[in-house]
Amino acid sequence: MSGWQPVRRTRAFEDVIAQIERRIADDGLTVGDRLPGERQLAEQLRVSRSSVREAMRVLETLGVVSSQVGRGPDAGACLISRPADALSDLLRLHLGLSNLSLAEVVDARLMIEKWSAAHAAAHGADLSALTAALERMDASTTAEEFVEHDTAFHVAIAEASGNRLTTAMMLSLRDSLRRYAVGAVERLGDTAGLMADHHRIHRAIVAGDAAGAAAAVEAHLLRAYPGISRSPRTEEEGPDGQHGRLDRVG
Amino acid sequence: MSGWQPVRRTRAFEDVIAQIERRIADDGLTVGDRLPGERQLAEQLRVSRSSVREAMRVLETLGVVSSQVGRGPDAGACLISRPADALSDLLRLHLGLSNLSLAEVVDARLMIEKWSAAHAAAHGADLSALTAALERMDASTTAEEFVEHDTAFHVAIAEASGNRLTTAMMLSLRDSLRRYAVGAVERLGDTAGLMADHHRIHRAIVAGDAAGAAAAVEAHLLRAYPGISRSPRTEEEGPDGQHGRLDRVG
DNA sequence: ACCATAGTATGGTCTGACCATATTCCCTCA
DNA sequence: TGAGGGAATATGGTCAGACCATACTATGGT
Repeated sequence: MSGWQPVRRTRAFEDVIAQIERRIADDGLTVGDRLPGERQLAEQLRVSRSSVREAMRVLETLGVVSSQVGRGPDAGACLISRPADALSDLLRLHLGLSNLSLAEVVDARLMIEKWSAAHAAAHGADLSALTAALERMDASTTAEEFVEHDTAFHVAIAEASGNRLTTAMMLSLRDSLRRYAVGAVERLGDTAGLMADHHRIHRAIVAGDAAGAAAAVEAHLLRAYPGISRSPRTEEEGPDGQHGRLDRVG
Repeated sequence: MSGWQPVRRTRAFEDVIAQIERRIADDGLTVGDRLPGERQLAEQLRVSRSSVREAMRVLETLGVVSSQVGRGPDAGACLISRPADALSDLLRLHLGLSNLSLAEVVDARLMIEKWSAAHAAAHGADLSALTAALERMDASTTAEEFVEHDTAFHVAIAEASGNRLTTAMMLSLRDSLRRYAVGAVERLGDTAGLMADHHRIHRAIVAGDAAGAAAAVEAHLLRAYPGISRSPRTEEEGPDGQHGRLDRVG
């Protein structure tokens, strides 16, 4: 009797997760729908409430359920979809374990923001949020205000790309680097250069200039994180790197 | 007495996670180090074992700890770093909730694989794994064998980019699309076209041709997922799209 | 030296209880 | 009749204690 696979019995909470996933698929549950209470779920699935709770912790960590205490229509577990929160936790912990370097995170963010800007320019949908954030940034006086609208600006770019997955990735990457972003702003002293970058990005996107938007984003992020990225110039953009001329577009 | 913030008392398991994170940061814990047992941890942090277990489930979900039962040096909780597993769960659940579309996942994968290939070409490190996978793919006879080495090929590209974060993202995206990849191979009937794509990608990377590698990857994925992506041609690559000529490079 | 067995520490699971919170119900009182 | 205020109740959050399955470790007999 040899040749046994390491059986790895599935744990009770894993079974609970699988059952909930099955219900989502079969019953067509979606965001906003509610799950049975922990006690009821435990009884239905023939497991203890502890196991149900461990499953809920997992689903909550992955950003698909949210629990409210109390009583009434808003109490209990509710299906949500917040992948960005889960990604933020993921990055924070793996950065803390020193199994991801800052350079890797910066490079990934560079990739995503360039892609988002290019796509926003290529098939840009609603750009009003982008313009509004830019105007508010212009009008801001304090550093806190600036950072707030700066975030709104970059989020607007990501959302204009029309991809919720890359948007979530961008949000979490930005979240992980927030502490360094604050330091970068203070280091630069003033925000004139950053503002010029933003206007350059905005002009390229509204002009539908995908390559120019990507290049402007790259220049912007390299200014914000000097010396961290390992990729000052890699793919796209021909051997000349004269993206400055794109400023006049739009 | 007004103006109270909704206090949102931190839950016990959240406190446990925070304490473990603090230990990781302060004591410099890293991958391979072990955590105290659940009972010991509960006693130290003055919480119940249930709360410790819920915290462990969260950390396990995020891919930073792994638990083994039994006794001995290998038993107990051990720090790991497997972000790709966590990302796979994340994608699977959010796809199931219909809050992410297949097109978004395919587009994200296209972004990452193009980026990885371009970076592998630009500062390519060790490309032996890439070449080996390609040769094994050539020699494979069954579809299963082909898919296996196809995966190894794409993983080698991601790893050659030198970024563990984007590699993890690529792995999880690929994992989410695996079922569709199998169908695509069957739909195409033979693998000649895919093999030609692979050789094209390989040649561009070893030649250091970043733009060519990115273009070859794009063509390859568009062949594998026809009609799914929303971005058949966006940024980079000039108005001509004649990447076929790059075949002769290398 | 070897092997079988008891001991023990680990995570996995269950039970049942209690708490804090928030809604719902209903009774009292104006 | 209306409004106010408690009681009932359902929810998640927490805890204590028990038992199981597993896998290493020590012990003792051969």
